[in-house]
Amino acid sequence: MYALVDVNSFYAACETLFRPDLKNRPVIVLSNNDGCVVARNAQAKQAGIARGEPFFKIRQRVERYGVQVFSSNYALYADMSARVMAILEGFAPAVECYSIDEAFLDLSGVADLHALGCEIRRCIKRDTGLTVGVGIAPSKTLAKLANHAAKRWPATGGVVDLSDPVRQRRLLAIMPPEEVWGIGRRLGQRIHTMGITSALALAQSDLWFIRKNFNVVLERTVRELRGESCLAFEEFAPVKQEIISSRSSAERLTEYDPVREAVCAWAARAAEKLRGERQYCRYVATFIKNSPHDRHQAYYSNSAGIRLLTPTQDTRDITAAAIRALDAVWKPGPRYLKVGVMLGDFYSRGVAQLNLFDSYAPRANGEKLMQALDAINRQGRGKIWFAGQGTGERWAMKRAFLSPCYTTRYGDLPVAG
DNA sequence: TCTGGGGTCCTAGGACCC
DNA sequence: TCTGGGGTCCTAGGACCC
Repeated sequence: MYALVDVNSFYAACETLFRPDLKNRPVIVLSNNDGCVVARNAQAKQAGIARGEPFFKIRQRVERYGVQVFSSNYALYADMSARVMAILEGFAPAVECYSIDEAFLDLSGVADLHALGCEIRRCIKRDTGLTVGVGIAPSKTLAKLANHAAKRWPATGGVVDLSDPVRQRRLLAIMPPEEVWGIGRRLGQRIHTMGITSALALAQSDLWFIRKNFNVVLERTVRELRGESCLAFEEFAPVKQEIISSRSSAERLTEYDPVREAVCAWAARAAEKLRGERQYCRYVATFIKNSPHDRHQAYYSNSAGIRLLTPTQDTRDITAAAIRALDAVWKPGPRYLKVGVMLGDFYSRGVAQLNLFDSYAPRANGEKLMQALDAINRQGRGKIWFAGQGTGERWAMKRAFLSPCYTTRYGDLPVAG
């Protein structure tokens, strides 16, 4: 039996935690570069603001309804997430942190599932101020659906236990297929055109038919809806297969130098993440693009990859390769908006034997240097950086509505009284 | 003027091999 | 009129998730 616990309007809720003056006011949180809406509280949803809407399109509504706007404050959300996860660890022998605001709990052997769900809710509210929904079911997909129901119908008290097959069927019957986890817009449309209009109808579809007309992924979803657990519980995060660091910039970049600075910055960040995973990579790619929405310019998006002969985790090797890749795709003209670096082809260790033809030979004391660098930057990101990154002024992202880091920076501690 | 970032998995198709 | 069959590896693209 699984529980899915997830925080209601997580980013928006974090922002209001330390702002009691915002009680009952609409609040939204924007994506990086203040691009579009990624989170809304209940009042903002009532004001008709949709998730994913570009900010510039809703400016009028924001003013009319007095919506409080925030830029993404990832330091705050990550810290609040860690607090929620720590509480959940106390409730189950195994917890899978599925995303920043949700986790699956293994509830095997628990007698009173509904009571446990209520207790989880109560404790998280008491210790963090955040409200969670709890969905309980014999498969992850059903637990997701139960969680969805817990949020949608307040009468449930925020906890829905679907261990009873009769209740499963009752909920499935009133849910459209596109509300099911793993079914997005495209699949939802195709499923509807086949005359399947409820999650229950989908669950009762012939498996062979689904596999033939769709794929094995949807077949698994159908099995999960029937209560057959097909998705593994992953207490320990599997090893990453790729790492991407990229960002849009507030200013459009038309010169080579600032683009190169951004490439250096994202290469360094990606290398830092790679070392955090204790991995070495053999593939480094750089991509650059202008805005696909620019009406005065053709869309230009290009990437190039470099394959190294020796796996590395040294920022200097990765930066050098990323710049070589940049030079393969750089052309003057486009007003560049987004620059990024991707790492792939991971190994759990570097190759001890030096390849005769490799220009990226391991450097003397490189590991120790990187360790020192990471140790310094763990005390606060950006304390030490490579000169190639520049100061960041030219490629920084827009964050006009950033809140204080209430819980992670002494200078930003909220004042009481 | 202004539209996010970071991932995963699956499939189709081409290159190549015997 | 009339294509061999079976396999692997790689990449691009599509779909999904939060």
